[in-house]
Amino acid sequence: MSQSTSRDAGTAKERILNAALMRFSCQSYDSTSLREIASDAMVDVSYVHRAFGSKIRLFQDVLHTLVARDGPAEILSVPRAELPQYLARQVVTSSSQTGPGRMGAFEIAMQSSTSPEARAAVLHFVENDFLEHLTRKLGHEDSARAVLITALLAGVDIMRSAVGSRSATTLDSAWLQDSIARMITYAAEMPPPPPDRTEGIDGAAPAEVKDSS
Amino acid sequence: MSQSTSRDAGTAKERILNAALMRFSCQSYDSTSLREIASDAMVDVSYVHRAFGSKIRLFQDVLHTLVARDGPAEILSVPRAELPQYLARQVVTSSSQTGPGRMGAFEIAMQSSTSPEARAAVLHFVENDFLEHLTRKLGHEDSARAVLITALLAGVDIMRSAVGSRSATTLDSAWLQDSIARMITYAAEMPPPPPDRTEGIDGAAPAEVKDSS
DNA sequence: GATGCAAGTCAACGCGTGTTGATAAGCGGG
DNA sequence: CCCGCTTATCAACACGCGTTGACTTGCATC
Repeated sequence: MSQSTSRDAGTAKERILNAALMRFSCQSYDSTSLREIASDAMVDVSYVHRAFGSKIRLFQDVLHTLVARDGPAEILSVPRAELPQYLARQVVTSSSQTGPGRMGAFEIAMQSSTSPEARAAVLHFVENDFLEHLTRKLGHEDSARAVLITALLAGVDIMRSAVGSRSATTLDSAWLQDSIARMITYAAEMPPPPPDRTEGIDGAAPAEVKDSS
Repeated sequence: MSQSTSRDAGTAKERILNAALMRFSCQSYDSTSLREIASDAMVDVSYVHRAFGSKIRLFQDVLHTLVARDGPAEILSVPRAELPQYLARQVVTSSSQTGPGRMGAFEIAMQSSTSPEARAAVLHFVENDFLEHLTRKLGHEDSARAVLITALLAGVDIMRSAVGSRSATTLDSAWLQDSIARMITYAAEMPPPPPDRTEGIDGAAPAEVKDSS
């Protein structure tokens, strides 16, 4: 006999990486301790640190491992017409089961989206590993509508997984998936934004905002 | 004269509450320390704890203060037809300025959505103080489409405020606001979900959410 | 003036965290 | 036999956290 329940399967580094993947996919970076991960992988705390350099580097490794495994390949291989249904199915099914489904990296990024130390890694993933591929897949010049879609996916994931809202988790899965797919389609067909104007949210107020109320 | 720059304005408890409001609206519960808040309010760490009982109770007080101030009143007073534009404007402008705009409580809840200690409070707010009012305002029997809208708002907030994605923050504000409003309208007009056998059809809300302690 | 009570501060405790130095076990090659 | 390497463990450090007890200040009341 060689492998059982993935607790004592493979080498220690693999077990650690797997345990970290599990933890980070349902807890935030902040609230996940190396001792938790070490306990899951049945190794000492110091080794999980020694083997990966630091906690943040372990987090980055997990993220980057998942991206390399099923990241751009899958999202690029699905036909454009089926993309909304595909994305909707991923986000609905992933946040409904214990282990990380597909969308694993996306879930992990969302769980740790408010953890300051993990912010850089999360930001890099969202920008370079998700938004960019999604924008390309949509065939758009700009990432504006990909942002809308990503925001919707992020919100659904947060609502169901992090907040754990009963109203969100007890929804009929098929209806939810279909509704999200429709919204994605609707967002993808949204008229494009005005081309130029680097407009941001930094300190300087634009001072030109419609305020009617 | 009594108030200057809000650092030393009002009584100590007010300053603490205000400082906590600022911090919690742009940081997570976990990564916000009482010492930070105390420093902002220019009081000792022990007093911010003494004056509010505990950290989580301070968080709850902040949330509940914001709800009482501009919570259901505003979302209920806006005409139903203008609701999409209203919500879109709130979430776009709120995450675009330093201090908490309107939607303050919503932002705070999202920032701490993945903090385990604040989970109960966040869940309570989302379910009982946001989803319920939104569902009523939409005139729906079920909260399904309100969940979709809330997820979209949550995702936009997370993307811009927590993740800080450049692609999201540099979008044209007017276009973003209009696009979100359209998606909200689209979600609100979505066909309703199939009636769930585990859910009461009567107007009575579930209203059963575990509270802290 | 003495008393009581709220407002506020100081130092410190206990705890959990990520991290590190010293050290031992397994093992392949000179 | 001994060396050198990776793998892994133990104990402990330094730090920041929420929290608490003892204490001081201010102010009103008797």
